Amino acid sequence: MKDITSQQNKVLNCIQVYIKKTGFPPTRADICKELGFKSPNSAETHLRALEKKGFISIESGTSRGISIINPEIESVGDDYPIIGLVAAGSPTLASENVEKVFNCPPSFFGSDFDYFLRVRGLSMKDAGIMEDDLIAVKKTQDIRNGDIVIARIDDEVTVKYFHRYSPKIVHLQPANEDFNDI
Amino acid sequence: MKDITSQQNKVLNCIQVYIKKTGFPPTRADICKELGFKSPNSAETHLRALEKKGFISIESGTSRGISIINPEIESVGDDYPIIGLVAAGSPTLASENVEKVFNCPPSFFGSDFDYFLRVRGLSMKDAGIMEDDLIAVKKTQDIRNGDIVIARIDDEVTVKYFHRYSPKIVHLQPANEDFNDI
DNA sequence: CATTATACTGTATATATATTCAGTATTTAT
DNA sequence: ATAAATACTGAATATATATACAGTATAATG
Repeated sequence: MKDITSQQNKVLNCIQVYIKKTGFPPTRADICKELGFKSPNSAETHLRALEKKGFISIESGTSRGISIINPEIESVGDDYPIIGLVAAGSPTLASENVEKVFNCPPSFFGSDFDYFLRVRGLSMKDAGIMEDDLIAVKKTQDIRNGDIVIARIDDEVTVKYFHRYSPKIVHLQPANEDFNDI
Repeated sequence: MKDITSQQNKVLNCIQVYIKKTGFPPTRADICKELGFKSPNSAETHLRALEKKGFISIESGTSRGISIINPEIESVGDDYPIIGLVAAGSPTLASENVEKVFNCPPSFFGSDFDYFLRVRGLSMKDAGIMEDDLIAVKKTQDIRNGDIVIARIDDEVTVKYFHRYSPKIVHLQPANEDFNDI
C-alpha cells in the first residue's frame, strides 16, 4: 500500500463518514461540499489518486460507484468471540458458548487478549465492571497479586481480584462492599 | 413493523445483497435486472411500499439513495469515526478532524454513542482515562452532575467531571490529584 | 531542467437515474 | 361492491452525476 497524502486521507475519511451517515457513497459534488472544494474535478482527481493507490475502487459510469477497498475490518482488526458466562464449567472457546464474533482492532485495549466475556452479577461493581459489561480476557499462566481473574469455584464462574498468600491459600476478593471475600 | 410481502422481501434482499457485493445501493434498473422486472417502475413501487412500511428510507432526488433502516446486519458493527482532540474549537464530525473510521458493535459500550475522541494529557488519570486512550462520546443536552464531559474552555478542549452548582456556576473537576479544579 | 504528482478552479456535456404518467390485472379489505 | 393495495409493462422526462477539457500553481524527483 502506497503512501497516502493528507488531502487524500481527508477525502477517504469523508467518504467513510458519508457512508456511515447516509448509507450510500457520496458524489463528487458531495465530497466538494463536505471538504469545501469548488470544483467537482478536485474530488475527481483525488478519487483517481485513491483508486490508483488501492484505497478505493470506482465503478466507471456509475453514480456513487465508490467502494472502500480495505476497510478497517480486514486490515487492522481481528475477530474476537464473545462468550457468555456459563453456569457450570469454565468458559471455553467451544462454539456453543460463543454469543457472536465481532471485529475489533487488537490495539484497542492496549494489551492483547483472547476473547470477550459477558459479565453476570455485580461482584466487581466497584472496579467499574457492571452487569452485562464485556471484559477482554487473556488466557495466561502468569498471574500476579492484584490482577483481576476469571475464577471457577466448583461450578460457578466469577470475576475477582486475585491474591495468593501461600502456595495453597488463594484469596479471591470481589470489588463490591456488599460481597464477602472467599 | 408491518408485514412484508414475498415480492417486497425479494426486493429487500436484493438491495442488501447488492450493497454487500458492490458497496453501494442499486438503482431501480439494477433491481429490475436482478429480479427480472422489465419496467423500472416495478422496482419503484416496491421501493415505495418498503419505505412506507419502514424497512428502507429513500433520499428523494438522489441516485442510489436507498438505505436499509433496521439492518439485520450480519456485518458485525457500525463504523465510528475517531476524532483527534483539536487545539481550537469544539470537536465536530467535520471530516477534517477525523483520524480514521473503525468498526465496532454499537452495543459494545452499553449505551449508544456518536464517535471516539483521542485523549491528550492526563487530567482524567484517576478515572482510568489515560493519554492516547479513545473515549466513546455521545452528543447530548442531557447532562447530570458527576457525568464526565468534553468541555471547551476558550480554545482548549478537555475532559472533566461536571458539577453544576447554580445556573451560571459550573465546576469542572479533573480526576487527577495533581491538577486543580476549574 | 524537464517531468511527474499534487491540488486546485471553472465550464461543459453525455448519460445515468429518479420519477411521473398511462395502462392492465389480481388480490385483499371494508 | 367498492376501494385500496399489490404487481406488473411501457414510455417519457427532468435532473443528478460522472467525466472530459482547459487552465493555474506548487512541490517533489530523476
